[in-house]
Amino acid sequence: MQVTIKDVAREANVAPSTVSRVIANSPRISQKTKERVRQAMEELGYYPNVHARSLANRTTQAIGLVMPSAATKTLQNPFFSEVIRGISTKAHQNGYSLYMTTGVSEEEVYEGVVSMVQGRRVDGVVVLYSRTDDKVVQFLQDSKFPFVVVGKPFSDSSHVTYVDTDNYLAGREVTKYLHQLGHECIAFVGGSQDLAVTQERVGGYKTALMEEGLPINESYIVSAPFMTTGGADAVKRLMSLEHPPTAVVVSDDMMALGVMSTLNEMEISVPDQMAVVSFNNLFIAEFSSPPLTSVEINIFGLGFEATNCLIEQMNEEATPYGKRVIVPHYLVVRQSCGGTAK
Amino acid sequence: MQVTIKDVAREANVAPSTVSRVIANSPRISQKTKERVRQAMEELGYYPNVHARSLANRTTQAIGLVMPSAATKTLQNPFFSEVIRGISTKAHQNGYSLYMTTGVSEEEVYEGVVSMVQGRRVDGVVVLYSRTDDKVVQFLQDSKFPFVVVGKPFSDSSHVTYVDTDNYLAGREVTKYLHQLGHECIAFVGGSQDLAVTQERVGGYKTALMEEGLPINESYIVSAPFMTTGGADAVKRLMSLEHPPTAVVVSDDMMALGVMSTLNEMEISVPDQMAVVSFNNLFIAEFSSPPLTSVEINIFGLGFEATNCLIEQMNEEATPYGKRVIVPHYLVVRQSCGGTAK
DNA sequence: TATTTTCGTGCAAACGATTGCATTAACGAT
DNA sequence: ATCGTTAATGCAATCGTTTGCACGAAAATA
Repeated sequence: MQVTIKDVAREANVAPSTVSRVIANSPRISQKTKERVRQAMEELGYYPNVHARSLANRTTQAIGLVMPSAATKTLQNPFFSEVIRGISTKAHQNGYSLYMTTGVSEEEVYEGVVSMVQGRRVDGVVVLYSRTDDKVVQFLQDSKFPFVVVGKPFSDSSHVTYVDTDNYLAGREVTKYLHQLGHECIAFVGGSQDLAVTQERVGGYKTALMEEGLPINESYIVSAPFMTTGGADAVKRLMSLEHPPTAVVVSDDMMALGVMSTLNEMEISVPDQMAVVSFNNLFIAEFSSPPLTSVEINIFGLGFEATNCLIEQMNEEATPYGKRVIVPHYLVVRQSCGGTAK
Repeated sequence: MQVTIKDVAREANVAPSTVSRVIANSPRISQKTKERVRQAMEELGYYPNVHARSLANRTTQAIGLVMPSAATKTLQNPFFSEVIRGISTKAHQNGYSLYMTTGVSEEEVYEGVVSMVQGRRVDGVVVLYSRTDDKVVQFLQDSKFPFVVVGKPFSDSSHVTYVDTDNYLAGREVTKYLHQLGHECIAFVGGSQDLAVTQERVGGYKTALMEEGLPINESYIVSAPFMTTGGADAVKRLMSLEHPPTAVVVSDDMMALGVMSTLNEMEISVPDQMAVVSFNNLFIAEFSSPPLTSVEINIFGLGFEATNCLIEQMNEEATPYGKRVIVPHYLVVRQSCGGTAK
């Protein structure tokens, strides 16, 4: 049997309410009593039942995580481990723990979110992806439940709090970087087009081309669902063009690996015949051959900041408008683009 | 305000207890009433409060996850995403959700586990790592709380349920495989020595050498904490030996990437001058250059099976002895060991 | 028709905390 | 000696469910 607050009360010769106040460290309890009670708790090995507490309290000290559906292999991207590490670090610091449901289909994850919100299982939610036209975000917004999204939400983004990288800027920067290295024919290989991040990065890419006075060649822009083909199709398509590019911006390290692997098969050497730059600076970027030049976006920080915002939001009564946090990024130059700037 | 069971009861003109029985789909309630109640629930948008339910029920429908401390970068290994995907799939199928605490230090994760167990926040726990002499496993065992570990627990493993790969066998097999390819000087590069998995794999490696009549050369066996050096030291050490190996068994794909990257820097070509084989068959194995020959250990399956065992264990009153599940593995031949067997 | 079963539902007591309000004792101040 | 004040603690209601037991009505049996 579990040892309850009553047991402690009896042991310490006080009322349960007193024990409760000792737990909350209320100033209304004398020091002497506090010590007596604490000792009793210690002796009996008392731990408060979280459900009783949540029920009385109307608070759970838990944060819900919404992940993309388990079916999509997106989850295999180390991005998620890292962002979760950030979330859980901040959460832990503030005494929150993490709670996750998943589902195979999109509908299932939606149902999971609804029941964890309505069932009051968590105090707030962080949404780990952003897709166009998402029911989950809509729901959270409608129910006025505290939440923040990692990445840029599409709909009504002015009213939702989110933390993101300036992907547009980053896209612009890497493209310019390639131009500075002397490349004129620069392609873009991205993931699914309905991810905000892809759109932003490609947007920055195009802007940079324009700003640098380079033509925008639509056949240089390909997108491929990474996990199925590994970007192999994309590369083959690009290389079969009349004027193949000499450099490529890849929207994700994982995909860049696939791209380089395909190039390798085709005996196109990186960086000599093809420069590759990508984003996220996952730890594998360091260990690929050649090591990847990639944009460090501080994934851990994204998670950490998001949680920070969420906690703020949960503590304030009125959350008026969405807050927007941009986590800074910077380019980490390794070897996939060749030497230093010309 | 939340809509409670009483609201539904009032709306449907029944007692709260009846509503409760409808939720549980008790056969004692007539079909007609059930429908009336269900409609009321629908109309009011009722969702049961999980804490009230857990409190009355003494059950939480949640499974706790114990991860290595967040400080160690171990977490970045895609292994975890994948095993969690397996866990969460099975969990979801059975109506369980996932709950995780983390901590920076080992002591913190221990405290997290204790309070989630004693606080009755979860019905069972899956432990995602196994280290020598671990307090967490000891605690769970002492409190007779349902748990299963992924990987082989050290202490008293006959009494704890675990699911694992036959790492010993796998280590043996890959070593023999290399020998079959004609290699006589085979090295082993592993991660931290106090991980069960490292010990097992190296054990299999040694056995294979013996069985094949090859000498065991202790200087061929190096272990390196991956995340700091990426195995670079290990490679350099090996290559500076009087008789450097011609093949190497690496205990993890991540590390193999680091090894290959270092070899690449040293202009030692894989597989021509050095064959590399590793374990886990992470998706990056497919996209490295050259693609890695690796042992597929079905990480998803490990998580899935573990959860399966856990659920079994939670449903039975008496869990007598530890159960042991071995998930099968097989070698996936790619290019890091050169052509096919001689 | 009387008596026993069966069926469907309601009552009220848990589950283990929190918290507003009441109570008591001690202590100065008048 | 009496009367506020304050400090420390206890009482009891509450949070939203579940569930054992009781109860009445209908159906089955004699």
